[in-house]
Amino acid sequence: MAQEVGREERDVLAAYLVKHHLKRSDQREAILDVFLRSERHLSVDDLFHLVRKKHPDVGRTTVYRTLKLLQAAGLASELQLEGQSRFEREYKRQHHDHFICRSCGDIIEFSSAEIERLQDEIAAKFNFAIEGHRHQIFGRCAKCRQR
Amino acid sequence: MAQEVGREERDVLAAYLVKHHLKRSDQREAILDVFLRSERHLSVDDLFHLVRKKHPDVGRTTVYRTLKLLQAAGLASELQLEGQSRFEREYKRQHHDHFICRSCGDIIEFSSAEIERLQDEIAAKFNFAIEGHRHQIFGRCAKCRQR
DNA sequence: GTTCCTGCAAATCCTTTGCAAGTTC
DNA sequence: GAACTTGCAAAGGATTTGCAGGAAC
Repeated sequence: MAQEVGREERDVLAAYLVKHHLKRSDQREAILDVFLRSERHLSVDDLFHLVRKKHPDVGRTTVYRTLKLLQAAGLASELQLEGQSRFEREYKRQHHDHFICRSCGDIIEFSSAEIERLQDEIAAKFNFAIEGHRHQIFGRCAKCRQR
Repeated sequence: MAQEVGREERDVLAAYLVKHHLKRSDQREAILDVFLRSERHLSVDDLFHLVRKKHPDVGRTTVYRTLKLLQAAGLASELQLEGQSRFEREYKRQHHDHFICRSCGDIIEFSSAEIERLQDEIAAKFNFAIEGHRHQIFGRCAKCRQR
C-alpha cells in the first residue's frame, strides 16, 4: 500500500484544521485518503461507497461535510453537473474545463488559455468582475462515437 | 393590451400540438402568453406567480409541464443554474451564454464566435461530438461593483 | 367516446440540519 | 471539561409522477 499518496494534502488539511480551531478525526483522514487515491470525478455517492469498503461505519453525512471542508481547504473542487455534483482534486492543479459524454458519463478535461483570455476581454467590456465560471461541453466522446 | 405579442410563437406551438396529436388548452396559451411578455430569465416560480395573477387556478405542475412542452417545440430553453433552472425565449434567437451576478442575481447575455470556434477546435482534437454546452460566468455585475 | 390535460397530493432525488452521543484537545 | 464531530433521522427545496375528474377533439 503506497503510503505516500497525498502527504502534502494531508499537511494542508492539518494546517487548515489548526488554523480554524477544528479537530482531526479518523473519518476525515479516511475520506481524504480515499478521495486522493481514487479516479478523477467522483460523486458523493461514489466516494461514500469507496470509503465504506474500508470504513463501514462512516456516514454519508460525514462525506458531505468533509467534502465541504476539503473545498474550504483548497483540496477539492466541486463540479456541478446536471442532477448531481462531482468532486475532483484541486490542490496544485491548473484550471480546466470539461467535456461530458452523455452516453458513458465520462468526463474529459480541457483547458484553453485563449478561451480564458476571451472571457476576460468580454467581461471587461461589461465591466463584470469574474469570480468563477462553469464551462461544460456535452456530447459524445470518441469511444462512444465508434460504437 | 398589445395583442400582437408572440403571434408567431403561438402558431409554432399550435403546429407542434397538431403534429404530435396533443390538445390546446387555456392554461397552455396563458402560460405561453405570460412567458413571452415577461422579462428574460424566469424561474418556474416566477412564471407560476405571474401566470397566477391573471389565472389564479393554474397549478404549478402545469407550468412545469408546459415549459417542457415549450422546450420541445423550440420556444423556450432551459438555463440550469445552481439550485434552480431558469427559462428564456428560444425561438429565432441566436445562441448565447451568460454572465450571472452573484449579488443581484442579474443575468447578462454574451456571445463570442471566437470562443465557439475554439470549442469546436478543441472538441475536434478529442474527437468529441458536441451536442450542447453550458458556459456560465459568475461574479459581480457593473451595477453591484459600484456600490 | 376516446384521448389528452389538469391539479392535487405524494413521491423522488440530492443535500442540509437538529440532536444526542462520542471524540479531540 | 469545553468545543468539535459523528450518524441517524427528519427536514428541505426543486422537480416529477400517480391518479381521478375535466376538457378537447
